[in-house]
Amino acid sequence: MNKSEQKRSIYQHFAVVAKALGHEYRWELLELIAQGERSVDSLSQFTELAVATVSQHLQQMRRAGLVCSRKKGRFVYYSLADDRVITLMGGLRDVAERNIAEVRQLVDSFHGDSSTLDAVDAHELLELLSSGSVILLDVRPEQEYASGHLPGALNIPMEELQERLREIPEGQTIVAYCRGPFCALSQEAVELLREQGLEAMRFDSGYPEWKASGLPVQ
Amino acid sequence: MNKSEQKRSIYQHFAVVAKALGHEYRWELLELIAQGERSVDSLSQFTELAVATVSQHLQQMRRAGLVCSRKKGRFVYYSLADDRVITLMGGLRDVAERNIAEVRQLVDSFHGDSSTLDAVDAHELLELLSSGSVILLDVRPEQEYASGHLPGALNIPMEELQERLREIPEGQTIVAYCRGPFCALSQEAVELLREQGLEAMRFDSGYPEWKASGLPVQ
DNA sequence: ATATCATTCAATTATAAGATTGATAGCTCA
DNA sequence: TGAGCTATCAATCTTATAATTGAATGATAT
Repeated sequence: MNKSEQKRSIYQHFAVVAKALGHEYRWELLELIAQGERSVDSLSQFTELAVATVSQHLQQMRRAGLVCSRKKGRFVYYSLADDRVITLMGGLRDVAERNIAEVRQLVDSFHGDSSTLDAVDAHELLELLSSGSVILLDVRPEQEYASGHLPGALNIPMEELQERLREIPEGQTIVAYCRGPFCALSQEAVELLREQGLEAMRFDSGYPEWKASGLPVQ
Repeated sequence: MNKSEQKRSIYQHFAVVAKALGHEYRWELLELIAQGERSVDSLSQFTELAVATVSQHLQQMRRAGLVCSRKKGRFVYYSLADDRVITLMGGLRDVAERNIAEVRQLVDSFHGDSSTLDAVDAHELLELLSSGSVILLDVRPEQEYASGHLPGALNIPMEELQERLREIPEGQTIVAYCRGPFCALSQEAVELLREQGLEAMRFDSGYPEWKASGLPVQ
């Protein structure tokens, strides 16, 4: 095999990785897997896709080095191969948002007019936390919180937030976070909290991005 | 459109960007475009692909926000939309190399046993340059050098290197660079220079990566 | 104006990827 | 051991993407 063929073969393999990110369902699956390892069945339920379909998508991502799997009892648990995958997804998102006007609009309208302004990035959140002036609220399901969360975060799943409002210490601004930039949970939380007259804003990404950027987790 | 549909639509668009990186030909085209803007015709000649094929691939990449085009006379010149695209490609390469054993092997055998050891990264190169102890050699075609190169680099295209050896100042180690990590030129150059008894090594990436990481160019 | 040339478009055929279904493998627990 | 379950495989149909060809566009130069 000469240099030119070798190069083509290498690029072919890179293309395999890119193709693995070339389907919307796989982005949704990755968003969930990034919270912690999950079984095929659980992913199938969450995404409302057929088990066989999910299994095939997962295998394609495994071949591409995006996820890895581990068998435990009757279940196969998939997890991210590497935190670099989160970084890669972020890079892709960045290119899409910056270079395609349509995507910018979609993302803007997803985040809504008001809450975009009040989203804090990791740097700002770190400052707020060190000043001790905010409550950090994790609104993901309990299981996802359990498999890893931001240090000092209080967990109240979005579904239970309405009933458990009194568990939140009063008098401090609340910063809510969830699975990532396109998970609607933290946004819903902010809306609910504001309706209650509380001061609230959302973290502009989520647990996976926090972890991938090397910040400490619990 | 509700949140869930919006999210799916956003992920769909991200998938479009990923798909655009999901073909080996497009990686080859990007490697060339990353050196500076190029016409469809010139890209077609270099890659030995039909003009219409190249045109279609380019359009797909334009839709994905990877490249942009500009008409000048009878020619359409394509260039990178953004240096972030280089970063993105690097991230993809990283995931592929780290998580797929087969790719690691391919990349290793591409770079050859000996020259891998003597490849320097951007950081090392910067140190070498500031110590003034090395000659920096750009072995890309003249036109690519002209549209941008590392500061202080001497340009001798690989094709002419054999005949123009005497233009290289003697007594110093030579660091050769080219289009990027999978361009064979700098490696060929190192082999040729070593056969001549000169001390030579290669830069482990290329001009586009240097530029994308924010380092100065001429 | 018209000939020329680079590029794109449009239509066709070939190839590859996705979804669905039913069957199979492998693990648990009775 | 065998019923019951999870996940994967295999086969099929459907859909999407690629390459090729020839025609069309649009700018340039005579």
